[in-house]
Amino acid sequence: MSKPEGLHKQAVTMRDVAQAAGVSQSTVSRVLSGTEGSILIGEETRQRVLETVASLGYFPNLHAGSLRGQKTRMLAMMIADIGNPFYHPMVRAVQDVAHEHRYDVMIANTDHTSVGERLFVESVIRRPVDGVILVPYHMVKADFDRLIARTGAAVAVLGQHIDHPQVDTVYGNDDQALFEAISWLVCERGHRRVGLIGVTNEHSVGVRRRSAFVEALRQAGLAIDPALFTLGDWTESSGYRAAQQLLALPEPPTAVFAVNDLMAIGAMEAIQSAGVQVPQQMAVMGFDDIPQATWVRPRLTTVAQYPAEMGRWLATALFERIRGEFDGAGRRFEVKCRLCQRESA
Amino acid sequence: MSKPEGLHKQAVTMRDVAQAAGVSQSTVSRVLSGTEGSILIGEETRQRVLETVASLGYFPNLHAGSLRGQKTRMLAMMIADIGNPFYHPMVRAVQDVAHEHRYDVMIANTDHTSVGERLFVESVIRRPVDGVILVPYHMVKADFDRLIARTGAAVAVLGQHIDHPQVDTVYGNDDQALFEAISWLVCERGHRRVGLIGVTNEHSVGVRRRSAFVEALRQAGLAIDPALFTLGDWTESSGYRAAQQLLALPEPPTAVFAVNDLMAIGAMEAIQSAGVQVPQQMAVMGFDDIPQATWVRPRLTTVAQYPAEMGRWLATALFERIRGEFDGAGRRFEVKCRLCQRESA
DNA sequence: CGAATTACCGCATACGATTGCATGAACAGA
DNA sequence: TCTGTTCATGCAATCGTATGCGGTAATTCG
Repeated sequence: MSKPEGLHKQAVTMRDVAQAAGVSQSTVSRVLSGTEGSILIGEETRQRVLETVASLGYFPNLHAGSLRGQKTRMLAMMIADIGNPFYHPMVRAVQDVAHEHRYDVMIANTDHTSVGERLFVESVIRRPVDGVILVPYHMVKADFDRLIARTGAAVAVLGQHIDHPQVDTVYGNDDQALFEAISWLVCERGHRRVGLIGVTNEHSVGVRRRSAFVEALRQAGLAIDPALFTLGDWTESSGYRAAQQLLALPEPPTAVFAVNDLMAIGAMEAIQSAGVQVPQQMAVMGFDDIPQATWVRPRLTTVAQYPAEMGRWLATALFERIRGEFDGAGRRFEVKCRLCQRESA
Repeated sequence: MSKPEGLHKQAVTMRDVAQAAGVSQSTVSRVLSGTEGSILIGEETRQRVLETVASLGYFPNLHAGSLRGQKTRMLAMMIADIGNPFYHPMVRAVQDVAHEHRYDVMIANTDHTSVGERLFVESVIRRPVDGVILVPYHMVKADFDRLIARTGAAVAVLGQHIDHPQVDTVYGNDDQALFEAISWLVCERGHRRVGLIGVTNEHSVGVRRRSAFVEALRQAGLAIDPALFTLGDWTESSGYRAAQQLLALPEPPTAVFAVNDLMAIGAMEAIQSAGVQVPQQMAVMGFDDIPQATWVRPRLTTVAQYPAEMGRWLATALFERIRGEFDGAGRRFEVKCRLCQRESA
């Protein structure tokens, strides 16, 4: 208590290197940052400093640079749930690109809640980073403005509904893909009663997918039966419960569409447990095409998104802004979804 | 270029709050850190400061505190591959505990490589954090010493082979569980030829599991056939290839054990593709009990580990050290593995 | 040989927040 | 009225690094 002492004693600082090499601290800094052109350092001195750095095992402290307003060498990523396999290829792609630039990545889960998203933004305000990758479900333009104004970070977003002049966006044509998938289900496959396992309207994506679903049925001239609309929360177990609900109906559907694969897999589990054959008695269709979609039997018919490609694009766009190679208006990049016809529908 | 300007202009600092409230910056600090007892702040002043903080929307800058040697409010986590479902419950548990303490979590993948692990340690030296969670495959005692000496961070490790006085360790009795699982396979199930899908001996865990496997066969009085030992790299596709190798043998095994579920699932895929029935013609067994083990058909017989419990324990132990509630010798916590008999063996 | 460059390098400051110490006011007791 | 005490607040140093500016030695040129 007498000395502050700090939690993190840094063994060797730039000052130590300077002292050991018999130069000033600023010289060490200039040798290491290597700002060529402006200030020159004698070759002899440079060598001596570099040797001292190596022998002492010195590493620069990134906290100091962050405080000075330099680069933080850090990215923050906001996703709904690291447990959902859909995010893995995206997270991996972001981490890999970041790693190539010698950046670290901080990851936070929101569990699809708006309070989770708000906490994330505050956490980035508290600890500014160079770049932010978001998969938002609730944030509105004001939130993006606040984030950018308060941190100065580059921002890249996954989602269809974001439209902000300074953020780059990658999105899939998932509404249209969903529309086509349902149309295929009713027109080609002749299903007249299709159940939906959706999510609450709090999620903008939930609203959009529901509308696309309804529109597809309408265009096919089918009646809309509210009993066929069930709600899940993106998890496997919620899909299981929703399917049980549909099975218990007086007149159950002949096909079920879930707005993500996790719920579709849960639904299939429930349907098979009830002794109902998939797809003969009840077809099942998902969305995302997670790797596990081909692990289940029957293999899941679904709509593929390409999270790895999306993640790579997001991170690359971010670094172009961070490195100052681009600072124009927000760019948009569409990744086309694709129907994967497999065995479950 | 004329002004340094910095990359991250901080909109509102403590100085701004102080100015707006008509007090000194240190007073604002004292109001916010709320060091009760030692220093008193007048109630009137305190209220005025708090109101100003709220109206300006001020948040403290964590980089500054980190530099001063205060808490960084950040954890670093090193895992092999975020794409492996085994890690998800663990990562989620760590994130959840961290979130309760208002901490952020940085996550890095090593892909089981030693260079990846070394880079992670260096990255933590560069940007010290309060706590580090490791799932190492290569690190030795000297690396832990270096990490602790250079950062002063609390360290918690998952794995059986770590023994360091200052790090807390959680481990499963996986060698023994594996031994029992194989014994069950050969004694109860009567398999005389069991193939192994293992990993290279570079991974300490690979060595251990291989030994346990061999020992089980030996005690059952079975001959050791080197042709039955194949190598994978923990991924599904490598399991697929390894199984193809076993199938191509003049005398293929009647059972296959993979040292993780991902490879077991890949193996099952290959076996079924070859038209061989699981488990009638060839049994398959995995290790980990990832959620997806029950998604495949037949459901995978495997040995369960409890990554969520492990993650929770690791993070909790870490915070006990960070908060100074514990600073004794390294603690050890064993999580018992359990054989999950399902349909594939 | 003296002056003007040029090439190197150090000093001092700033980033934002914490904290030991000093200072000032108010107040009580003598 | 003077001194001592308590309470509330301000001043300034500090963490590690980057950088504008000023200073010194070496070199060149007239």
